[in-house]
Amino acid sequence: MDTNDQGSSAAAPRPTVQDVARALGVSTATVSRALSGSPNVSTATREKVMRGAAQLGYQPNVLARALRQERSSLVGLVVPDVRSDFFAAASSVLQRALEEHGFRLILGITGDDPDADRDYLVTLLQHRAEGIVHVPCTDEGAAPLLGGVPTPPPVVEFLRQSRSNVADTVVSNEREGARQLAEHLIAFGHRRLAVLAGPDRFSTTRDRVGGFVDGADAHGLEVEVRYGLYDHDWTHRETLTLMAGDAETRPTALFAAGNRLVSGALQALSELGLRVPADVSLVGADDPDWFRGCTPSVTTFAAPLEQMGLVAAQTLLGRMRPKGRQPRVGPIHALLGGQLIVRGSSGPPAAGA
Amino acid sequence: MDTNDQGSSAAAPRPTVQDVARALGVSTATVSRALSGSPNVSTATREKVMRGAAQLGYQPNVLARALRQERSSLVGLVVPDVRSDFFAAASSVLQRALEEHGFRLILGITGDDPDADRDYLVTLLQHRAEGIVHVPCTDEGAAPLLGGVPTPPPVVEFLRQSRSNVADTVVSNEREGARQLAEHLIAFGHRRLAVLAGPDRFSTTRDRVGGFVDGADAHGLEVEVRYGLYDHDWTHRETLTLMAGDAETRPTALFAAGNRLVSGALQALSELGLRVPADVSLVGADDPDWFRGCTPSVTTFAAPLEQMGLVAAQTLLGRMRPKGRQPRVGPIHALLGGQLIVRGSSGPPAAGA
DNA sequence: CTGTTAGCGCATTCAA
DNA sequence: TTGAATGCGCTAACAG
Repeated sequence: MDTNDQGSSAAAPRPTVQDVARALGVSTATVSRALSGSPNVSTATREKVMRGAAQLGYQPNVLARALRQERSSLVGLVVPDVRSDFFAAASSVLQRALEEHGFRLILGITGDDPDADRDYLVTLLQHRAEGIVHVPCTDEGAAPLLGGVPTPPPVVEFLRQSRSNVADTVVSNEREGARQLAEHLIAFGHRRLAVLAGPDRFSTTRDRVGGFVDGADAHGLEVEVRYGLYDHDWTHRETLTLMAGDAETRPTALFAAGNRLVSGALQALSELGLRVPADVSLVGADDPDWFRGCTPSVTTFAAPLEQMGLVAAQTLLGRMRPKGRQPRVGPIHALLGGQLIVRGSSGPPAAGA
Repeated sequence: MDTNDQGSSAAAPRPTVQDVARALGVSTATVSRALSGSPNVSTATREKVMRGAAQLGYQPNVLARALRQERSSLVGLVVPDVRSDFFAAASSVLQRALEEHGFRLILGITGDDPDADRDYLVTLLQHRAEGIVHVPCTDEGAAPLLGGVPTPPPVVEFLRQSRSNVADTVVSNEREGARQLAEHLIAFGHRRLAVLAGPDRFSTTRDRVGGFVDGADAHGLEVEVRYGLYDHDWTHRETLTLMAGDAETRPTALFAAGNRLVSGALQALSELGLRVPADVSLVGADDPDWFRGCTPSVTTFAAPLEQMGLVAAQTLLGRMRPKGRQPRVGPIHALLGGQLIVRGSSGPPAAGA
């Protein structure tokens, strides 16, 4: 039917500025100028070059350009996992914002593995990325690695923050959000509270748990906390054991501190025959669409992800393209407030409890 | 507290092979050889170079290397939207597979906008990407663009396929899956079926709708089809109108042909006071974790995303690194079967209907 | 307005 | 085993 010229064909080399120049009888400099929109070219020449380039299927080699200009126009994005709405939403906003300024994103997915994290940061250095958006998965963050390199690119820590106070950070106020969730539950009359959370090596985990415990503490209440993974199956199993007790002693309200945890908890509660919120209230974190589709819909605390993506982009752009003579300002820490969204999954405890 | 040296500092240049060479009193060639693990270097020299490089915080400039070697080690991934589990799951598998072979991913999110799609493909050409994984959002795919360029990189169409038969494709058998869903519902006794689907310019949409209609057709049944968007809110609204009729005429079973559609439909059904599956059965597509957490859990047809990612990676690798003298084989079309997963959201229709 | 030249950082000939 | 020299494709000086 048709020829598939992919792969191992005769390898006709891609045309270069030289080819274009030769074909049109002009110099490479003229071609370069015409293509990059320099004002120092006559309109006639410019059009001729444009046409000639298109004719030959010329595409500038941005590697060569970057090498010459010492600007790669690449921004690195290092995240644990694009499968989570929490990260996915933010990365798409980030991408849009940075592309408007001519940067391309190069993606690294670490799976929260510190080694992978390190590898990606190294790769980004090697690609001469001009900036890095980093969701750290250790308390050190990128600092130890970047410390040894002259003129490292600016880093914005996003969503989570490391403990090394060198990078700019853009995070949401998860602590306050979790406190509000606790208040919300306690106002309904709940007294036996529990939290299911991810690994406590992440700042978000610590903030969520800490805020929730604070909120309970203000009312003299204890909270049962279980750390584990940001994973549906882990939460599923953990909820089964947590709620196995009888109605007089088991928690009457549950905080699943992440959206993957919510789905796991919901599955377990359903299997245990416990009704939400009649038998147990459930509150979550983040706000994927399906929180509204669930029966009951899920009460949660939502960070302003879009806005955070924008702020992160702005912060990074400010470092990458300093306008005027900026007096080299210290780390910027943006803490954005989120929103408590009350839905059907939270309510008063059963009378018997 | 600490100095933030990010951004506009004195701009100490990053060390190059020359710097390393000079510092150690050897030639650049030796440094290059030592760092790239050439066998033609004495062990002593190699170690000396390694240490010296580390000392200076040297990181190879992969742009220069790529320029010289004419191998960028970049693979482009062009997807509509990383927020969907459908795409996110696949991209993380893809990434793992390609990285094992030394490729890095450069990401483009198109939002299903044909212009953005084109822009990314151009960018990838300019970055001399060695291969492209493309989720096309038009029937033409990448063919018209790549046609004008000498030695274009190999392209694998992923998840969806365009109508131009030049690229390799890796897709799941959505048509068969949808047919099975129809059979499943009809076996329960449903006779009034409806489909909510995304835009019909995507092959997946057409396959899902087509397969479902085929399945119904085999039993002499009509299906009400509504095309729209892969979007929670659209489905929410559409379901409200679709199910507004009385119990004798409205559909008794609904196929929401995408996971974002399922959450919208669930929300609407809940608001209408319709119980699933007692009043209406709902089946979906894809299989995000939360399908198991919902009450009721969602019956669906799931594509083997992980496997598809692997196959796509293999296919692309075969084109990028042809082993031996491969006789330039024509387009490969991989069609992978998925799995019908029966859960709680489907059941027999109410007696009255 | 256009052409000539040089060099970004690296890997690779070819000689020694 | 090592060094000197060349060029990947491009843009930025500097001339004309």
